[in-house]
Amino acid sequence: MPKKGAINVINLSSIKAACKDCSLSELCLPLGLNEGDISALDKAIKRRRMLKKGELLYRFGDPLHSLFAIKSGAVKTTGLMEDGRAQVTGFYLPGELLGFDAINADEHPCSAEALEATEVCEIPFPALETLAAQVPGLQHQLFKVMSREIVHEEQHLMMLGRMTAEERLATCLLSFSRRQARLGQPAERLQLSMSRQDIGDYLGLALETVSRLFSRFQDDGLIGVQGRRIELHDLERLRSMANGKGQSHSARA
Amino acid sequence: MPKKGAINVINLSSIKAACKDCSLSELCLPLGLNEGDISALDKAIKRRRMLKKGELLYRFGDPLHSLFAIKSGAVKTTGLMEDGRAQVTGFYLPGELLGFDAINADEHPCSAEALEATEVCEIPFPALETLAAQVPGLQHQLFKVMSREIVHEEQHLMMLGRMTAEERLATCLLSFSRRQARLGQPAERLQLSMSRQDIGDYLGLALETVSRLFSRFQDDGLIGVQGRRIELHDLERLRSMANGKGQSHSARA
DNA sequence: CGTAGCTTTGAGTGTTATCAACTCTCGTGG
DNA sequence: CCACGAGAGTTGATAACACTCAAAGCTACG
Repeated sequence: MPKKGAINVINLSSIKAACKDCSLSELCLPLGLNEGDISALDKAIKRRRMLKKGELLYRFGDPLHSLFAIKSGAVKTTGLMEDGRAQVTGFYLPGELLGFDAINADEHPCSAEALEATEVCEIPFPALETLAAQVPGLQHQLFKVMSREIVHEEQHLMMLGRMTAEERLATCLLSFSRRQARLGQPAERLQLSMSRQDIGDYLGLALETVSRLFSRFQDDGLIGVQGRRIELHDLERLRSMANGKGQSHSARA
Repeated sequence: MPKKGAINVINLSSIKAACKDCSLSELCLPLGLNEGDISALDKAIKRRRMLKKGELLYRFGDPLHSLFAIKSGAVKTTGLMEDGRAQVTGFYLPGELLGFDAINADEHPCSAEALEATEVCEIPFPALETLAAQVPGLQHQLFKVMSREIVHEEQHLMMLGRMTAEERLATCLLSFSRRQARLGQPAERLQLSMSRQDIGDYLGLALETVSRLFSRFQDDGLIGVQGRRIELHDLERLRSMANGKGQSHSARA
């Protein structure tokens, strides 16, 4: 429900993104910018792009042209080892930005694939950088978003290095829940767009382990599982499980 | 051996850092800046700070005041779980910067501890940000350093999620070797400043496993181990081991 | 409605953690 | 100068958590 300009109904052909009309602007790059700065940002954003399920946004080794913001849908980023082992480094949901890891060497060190039909905003990096030098609020917001990415990966490191399989899945489900709630959707009802294999590659587990954990959580009454539709029946117990109070792992003072 | 100003011999009391005279400037923040910009950066840098072994640079929850550059010595950053489990998220050597993870929420999400006597340059973040808006080269360099941190953590994720213990330690040793070579020191001779426990907390392994791996690598003639003094006898074989050609792990096409 | 991919479940194995004891190193003080 | 003690490192025995291999069931799409 846009406040103004609601008259332009059939405007689907407008390929230009318009941050100021976007419901995600409070989560995305424009956060903290004033109206003038946002319209400057709008000019820098190249266009929207639609991805079909399975389509790649970029692949390992591609030169850096743009960063991307998810408008709808979901994307995973995957790093690959020579022998085929895969590590999913992140899942990206609406309002989230990806591609920052490419700035270092001017090329993407991982591949990004749409997990479902996905709409992204493409943000050419050179233009963004130029604009950031002129708009202090934008520079700050960029530092902040990159910092958040670092924090997020540090939490991921803690999961992979020090948590049990059970704790990892509980943490992962809670992360999806929280991010979905932030988008205004119910926190207890998840419609996953990724496979068990993807979740395993994210959590550093075999897909069979992920599947077994879903079954066990369901048997314990913690969640309901129907394929990729997950209901979280007891967020509080999930939280304590994510913090290592699952029962095992003798907690030391 | 500085080119100019070698006359000022007894100048140890000069508490101001001087990037332009620092041998690390080619690895550190000044990289890519011209002389004038570097002296502007010098003015922003608050002071040098000496840390004794075991001393904390900052602790979990501290408000963000500054970022830090390592001038000499070594620092580890550690994230902690409620029950005491620790994940070392990074080791920082001379020329490397830390603290970026604090920008997101204006407080440090982990603690940083000196592993030996360490000298750091303190860079107040608000001043740095202001300067970055005026000096495009500095802004770019900051984006780049933060991006490198993200890439580094993604490689760490791959280690923790998908590598065997053997591959993790080989990768870790090679990382130290490369970074030490970059500092102009021999690539085959490491003097570790961290304990087996620290390495285990970095690699997501028990300290006993790390110790056993050192012994096994030594028995295989790969390395020489005398406590924390490690000699790398066969970098090539270490590299192939780090890439999963250790012998196990049936490599699929 | 058939097929391919995804998911579940089972059985057995193995890598790594845990618990425990012993050794080594090094700094300190008697 | 040497003995002592504390922390760090090594090594061994055992166990557990998660992986691998395998097969069957399910879903969804063409």
